Formats: sequence, structure tokens, C-alpha cells
Amino acid sequence: MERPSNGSSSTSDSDASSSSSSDSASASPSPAPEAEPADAREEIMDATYHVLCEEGYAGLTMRAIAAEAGTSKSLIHYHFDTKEELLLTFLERFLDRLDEWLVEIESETDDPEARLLAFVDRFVVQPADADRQAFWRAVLELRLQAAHQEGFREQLKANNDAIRSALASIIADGIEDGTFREVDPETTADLVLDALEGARTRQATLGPEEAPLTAREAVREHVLDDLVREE
Amino acid sequence: MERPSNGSSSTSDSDASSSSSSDSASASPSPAPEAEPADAREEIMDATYHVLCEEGYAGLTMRAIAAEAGTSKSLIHYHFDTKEELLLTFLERFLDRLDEWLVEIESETDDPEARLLAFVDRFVVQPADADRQAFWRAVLELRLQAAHQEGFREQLKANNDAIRSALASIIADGIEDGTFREVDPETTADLVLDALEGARTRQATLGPEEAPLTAREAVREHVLDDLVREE
Amino acid sequence: MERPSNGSSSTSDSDASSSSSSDSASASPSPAPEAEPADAREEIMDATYHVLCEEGYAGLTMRAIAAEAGTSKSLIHYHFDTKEELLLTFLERFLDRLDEWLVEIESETDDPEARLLAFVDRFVVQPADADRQAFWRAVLELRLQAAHQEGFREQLKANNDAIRSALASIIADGIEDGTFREVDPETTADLVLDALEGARTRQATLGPEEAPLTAREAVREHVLDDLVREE
Amino acid sequence: MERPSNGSSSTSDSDASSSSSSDSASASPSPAPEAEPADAREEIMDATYHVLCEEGYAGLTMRAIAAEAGTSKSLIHYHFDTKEELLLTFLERFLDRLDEWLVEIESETDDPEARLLAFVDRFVVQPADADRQAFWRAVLELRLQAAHQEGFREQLKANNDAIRSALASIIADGIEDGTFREVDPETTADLVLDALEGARTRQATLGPEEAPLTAREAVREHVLDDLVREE
DNA sequence: GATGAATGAGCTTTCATTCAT
DNA sequence: TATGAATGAAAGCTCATTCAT
Repeated sequence: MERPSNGSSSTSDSDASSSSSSDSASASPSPAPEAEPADAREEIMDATYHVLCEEGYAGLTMRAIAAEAGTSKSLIHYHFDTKEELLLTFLERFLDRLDEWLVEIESETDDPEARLLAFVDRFVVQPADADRQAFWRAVLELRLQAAHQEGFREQLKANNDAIRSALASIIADGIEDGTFREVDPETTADLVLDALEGARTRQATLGPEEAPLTAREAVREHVLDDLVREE
Repeated sequence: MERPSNGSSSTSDSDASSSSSSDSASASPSPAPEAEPADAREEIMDATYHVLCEEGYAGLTMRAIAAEAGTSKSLIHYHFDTKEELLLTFLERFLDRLDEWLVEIESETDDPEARLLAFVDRFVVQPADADRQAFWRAVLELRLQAAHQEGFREQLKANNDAIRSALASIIADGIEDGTFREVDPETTADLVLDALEGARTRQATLGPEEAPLTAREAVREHVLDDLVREE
Repeated sequence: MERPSNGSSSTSDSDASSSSSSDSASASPSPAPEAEPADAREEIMDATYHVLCEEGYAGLTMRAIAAEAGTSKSLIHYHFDTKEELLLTFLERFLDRLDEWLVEIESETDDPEARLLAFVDRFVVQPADADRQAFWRAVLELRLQAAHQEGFREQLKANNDAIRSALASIIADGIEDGTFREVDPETTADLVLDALEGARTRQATLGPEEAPLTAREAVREHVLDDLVREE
Repeated sequence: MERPSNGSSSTSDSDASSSSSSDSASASPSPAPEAEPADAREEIMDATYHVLCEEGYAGLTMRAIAAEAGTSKSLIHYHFDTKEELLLTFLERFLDRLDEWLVEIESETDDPEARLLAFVDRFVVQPADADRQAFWRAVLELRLQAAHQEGFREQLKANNDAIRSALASIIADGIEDGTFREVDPETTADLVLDALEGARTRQATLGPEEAPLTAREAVREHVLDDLVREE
């Protein structure tokens, strides 16, 4: 076989300390935060990430990626048969990071209220963090494109379901232990997720303003407070 | 299909001068519902709308627009110097329609609760309405692009502010007349708008499912019920 | 409509005198012997012909054709959507020329024997005529490619049938008027055509040598003499 | 299918050393009928043959050959510096097989008439034998390309001369022993060879039809019958 | 106003080839 | 021998745009 297979790297990511930046834990779900060249595929993913942030989806050409990665277009095609395959792989990795987030949140605290807020904080971008903003916008563009492709929608859907379930069970846990009043966990989860997505979109289209912060406040005020109120 | 592609809508359109005709109430915010060609610019806007719905943003080429409009690319360039200008104009018109909606909502009822729900209904797309879904997705792509362009962001922001103000004042009215409990109208408005935007995004990326409907329910349950509750 | 339709030029080709070269009558069936630019499509056909002769099928790239025609690749794609369409059009014209040849031969003489020889002379290339040799080789390559394309084979077949019928009826005429002895006209026609094709192939692969001339002699000796012999 | 793609032909191949095994008599002139890999070059030749048959000349890429051979492109380049060299080597082998055929024919019978027919049968492809048809077409494309290369023409010419001589001396033998009437053996040989080549070309461009069979009949009727007739 | 013709930049992709191991 | 990784050149094609009429 001449071209490397798609095998998922089995190396653990727990030794994040080797990453030179301490923020990697709660940082952006960029698929490639490694510093050293590691392997070519990784470098290409890296470059894809950077181009996506800096030029947007429209500027995400093979040429730009190759230039950013410091290689040739041909090499990219050597590792990823088509651009589509490249983008799908990229998106896959991104979604995988999101999954990892869910685990992290659950391992941080047991308090449902704290968990819910932690959840919100993860999916909201600080106004100052221009990079991560650009990334979320780019990923949104990417998802919009990917949605056209039959077969990738399922992946998006599966990922969305995973996130939703995670949030819903946080809420369900809160209900069970009496912290929250009785609501439909899934409906509430949808509301929160939609609000966060909407806030990010607002930020992507209107600028870095405080959009997601107000979203956080709104969720706290209207959802959290509502959940914990005495009926 | 929402708008006959060949003009000649069966209902009388002779009173086209009064652009705020009541039939537009539940219609899509398409920028070009006129029946007779009016002028060329209008026809081009029309074609843009159709191509956007049918082919998505990626398929929105000058060639496609010209073909749909039944004219030549040259003529489009005669009316709009660049593609950018064309799209910006198109987006402008779209935003203007949204403004008109706001007026309509306010003239329909005085009850704050009803107004708020009417608001939500406008900005939510029925699962069955494939055309309008495609349109919202396309407009989202469009806004994402436009956001790159310094100077257009202000317009998007102004429009967003207008919508937000409208919703906020509906809420403020409700507070004033005692229907709603005391909350910050703007924060609440943001939450609602974000939730709707997020729901539409979910729909655009995951499929026509019931996304926006659950959003509606969630808003009703968590926001409205919360607003009207006895403290 | 933006792109010119495929309409066959209705202008007569009988005024070949305006062509500056007198050999155009029995010359190569090149699809574009016109001197003045005429129309762009024609110029492209012209360039295709020249590139094909000079570089062979392998060198027949859009770039080369554009360079030869002194235009841009884009323009070629403006007139012919794909390279395939271009080549097919080119081949079509070539086949049309062959058809015209058949008519010409029939109008030149009534004598079956002379006709048969005229026929052979048309489809044989003089060793000195390097251009026409290159062309026949190129056309052979072209036909080999076109044969892969379902739907074009029919055209090749139709053309082959036309030529075969023409030759067969020359022979049949000869039989009828007693010039030739009784043979199956179609079998004989096939033999002659195959021999000519084979000779051209020999020339194309082995060099300009006298291949087709010996073929002519062989046909005369083994076919013609055989046909006119007293049984 | 003519040659098992996975080696292990059911008949014993142990005497592979005597490459002129009699089973090759009616086989295709494929340059690589050996069963066990022998050496790498052989396997590459083998793969070339298969790709050529299945994909045609246009699909004969180094990648395809490597894939078919189950090795890497690099290895092919190790054995053959350039693609050109590879193809030329391949063509050489093919021509060598043709030479072997000539010997075989001569050893089969002494009767000039039978020999001539055997000759024709070898160089004609049965309509049902799709594989060998594809191969002949591919070889024709190959020869057309090779002809461009100064220095290889000589090889083609030498081979052609060998075949022609063989056929001519069959005819000459026939004349000598009184079976055939007095003709110029070389001219007659050319006619027969051209007719066969032409028929194969017709088959390659127009389809598997009965082209070569009619060619056989025509040769028998117009050449053989003519040769043996009483003057 | 309106058109067809023409262009140049750039796109994704493929190919034969090379090089370090 | 044998390979995977990498490359530069070139391929066909699309796009927004311009220009003469």
C-alpha cells in the first residue's frame, strides 16, 4: 500500500503537558495544537486550522494550506485523496475534541449547577480570544458545507446528539438529586445549546463583542435560576 | 414552492404599490416578491434569491444568476459593479424585509405575550417548508461572508440591533403593564434571538427535523412561563 | 443564450477558389483550411488541426491549442464546454469532409475502374506530404480515443458505413455494366478499405516510406486486375 | 479471461524455462505468460499487460501498473529508469513474441496455402475475444506513441520487415513449388498484412464486430483464390 | 441598456519522477 | 532491492470581470 491508511493515532493525549501552552486543557478544540512537526498529516491538519482561522472557508484552498504547511499541494493530495476527504477528516477531528470536552466537564465537578455552567463556559468564546472566534466561525462555515454531503450529516448529527445527551444528563442528574425542579431535560438542553450556537453565530457575523457573555448571563438568569427556584 | 418562477401570481398584484400588503405577513422574507419584471435590478435580485435557495451559496455564481434571470452576465455587471456589491445589495433588501416584519408584528396585537410568540413564529422555519429553510441557510452563509467585509458589519449590526430593540420593547411593554415580571428586557431578548438563530443553524446543518419547533416550545416553557410567573 | 450554438455553417464551400491554395480540392480533409480568421470556433478548429499534426494526440492540450490559436484557454472553454466536446466536434468535421470526398469522386468520372482508382488515391497519402501524414496519424489516435466514448462510436460507424457503401456501389456498378466480374461488392470494398487503413497505419508507425504506394499497387494488381479478368 | 491474474495456471508450468512451449501457439502475444513471479521485471511487464488491456493506453499510468503488480512506483523506477523505457521494453517483448509466432507457423505445416491461412488466423482477433482485442488496440496506441521516438522506429521497422519477409517467403515457396502463380511475393505480403492491420483498426475503433472475419474471407477469396488460379 | 466574446487568475487534481532510508 | 514521502509541472476547468458594439 502506498498511501498511509486513516488509522486513528492511538497515542494518548493525556500528556498535554508536553504542549508548550498551559491553556491547552480548556483551549480551543483545534485539531492540531502540537508544536513539533510530528507527522505530515498532522501538519496539514494544523495548516488547515490556521488557514481556516485566518482566511475563512472561502480562502481555504489547497494552495493556501500547502503554503501554510510549507509543503506542496501534491503532498496534501498524497495524504488526502481529495479536498473533501481532507476537510471531512479535519471536521472529524474537531468533533472528536468536542467529545473529549464532555468527558472533561464530567470529571471536573459533581455539582449539577457547576457542571451546567462549566458546560456553557466551554461552548462560549471570550471576546478577547480572536483566534478561537475565527475558528468557530470557520467551523460553522465548514459544517454548513459538510451538511450538503450525504453521509456526513450523520456524523454531525451523532456528534450533536452526544453533546445534547451529555447536557441533558447533567440536567437530569440535577433533577434527580433535587437541585433542579422537574423539567424535560432534553428540551432544556436544546434551549441552552441553541442559545450558545446562536450567540456564537452572532459573534461570527457581528464581531467579537460581548455576545456570548450576555448569552452566558441569560442562560444563568433564565435557565439556571429557573431550574433551581422553589416552586 | 413559494414564489412562482414565471411571475403571474394568481392573486391580484395590482396593488403592488402598497408593498406592505397583508399577504406578505406569513411569507418568506425573500427580497423580491413582485410579479411583473418591474426593472432589471429586481429581476436579478429575484434570480439571486432562487439560485441561493436551489444551489446554496457555493452555487451562487454570476453565471447561475444570469441564467436564472434569463439575461447575460454582462447585464448584471452593468447594474452591479461587482459580485460583492450584488450580494450586499441583496442582503440589504433582506434585512429591510426583516424590519418590515417588526412593524407587522406590532400592528397585529397589543398583548405582550401574543406579540412575543408571534415574534418567535416569524423567525422559526417549519420543517416542511424546504424552500425557506434553504433560504435561511443560504442567508446564513451570506452573512458569514459579508462579515469579512469591513463596513458591512455595521449594517448587520444595525439590523440586529433593530430586531433586538423591537423584541426588547415588546418585553419592556409587558413588564410595564404588569404582564411580565421584572427582568432585563435586552438580556431576555438576546436569549430568545440566540435560541432562534441557533435552532435555525441546527436545522441548516443537521436537517429539516423539528429543531425550530422544540426551540419554540423551549422558549415558551422557559422564557414565557418564566416571565409570566407569580414571584 | 450566452454560448454560440452548434449550428453548422450554412455558407457554401464551393467557392474554394478563394482559398489561396489550389490543392484544396483533393487536399487533406483538414477541417479548417480557411486563411482569414473567419470565426473563433473555426480558428480553434484550425489550431487543433495544427497541434494535432505537430505534436500528436499526446501533445493536444488545451494550452497548446490556445497557444496555437493565439487565444486563451478560457476562450476555448467558452466555445466548447469540455475538451471532449471540442475533439468530437473536430472529428465530426473531419468525417464530414470524408463524406464530401465521396461525392467528388462520383462526379469526376463514370468509369468504374477509374473511380475505384480515384477512391484509392484519395485515401492514400503521398510519401512526400508530411503534413497530411501527420494528420492521418493524429486522426487515427483521435479515433482510437473516441471509440471509448459511447455514442461517438455510432458516428464513426455511420461514417465507415457511408464510405464502404460508396465503394461497394462503385464496384456493384462495375459488375452491372460488365466491367467487373461477379464478386460480393461489400467484401471487396472491405478488403480495399482495410488495406488502405493498414497502409496508413504502417506509414504512421514506420515512417513516410512508400507504404501506401505499394498498397495502391497491390490493390491494383490483386483486386482490380482480378476484377477485370476474363473468367 | 486469458491469463489468470493470480498466477497458478492449472496446467503445469514447470517447464517454464522452455519459453517456446506449444500452448502459446494459439495464445495472445502477451509478453508475460509465466506463472511464478520469476523476477520483478517480469511481474511489472505482466502488470503492464493487464493494465493496458483493462484500462487502455490512457489509463496506463505508473500508479496503475504498480497497483496491478502489487509493488510501489519506486520499484518500477528502480527497474526502468523512465516510463518510456518501460514501455519500450514492453513493446520489444511483444515484438519478440510476434517473431516466435513466425517460427511456429513455419513448423506447423509445409503446405503454402495452409501456412498462409495460418498466418492470417494468427493476426486476426476473434470477435468474442474481448481481452485480445483490447490488447491489440492498446498495442496500436503504443506503437503510435513509440513512433514519435526517434530510434524506436527502427525496431518497429525491423519487426515489420521480419513479419513481411516471413509472409513473403511463404508466398515465394508457394510459387516455387507451383502452388501459386507468379506474383511479386512482397507486394502480396504487404497487401495481406495491411488488410489485417486495417481490419484490426476497424475493430478497435468500431467495435468487436466481425471485421477481422470478413477480412479473412476477403483475403481467402481475393488473394488466395487469385494465387492458386489457373492462368 | 444589453450582449457576446474574451481574458487572467486561480481552482483541484494527476502524473512521472526523485530521494532518504 | 524495496519503500513511503515528497515534489514540480502541467492538466482540464471555472470564475468574476472587461470590452467593443
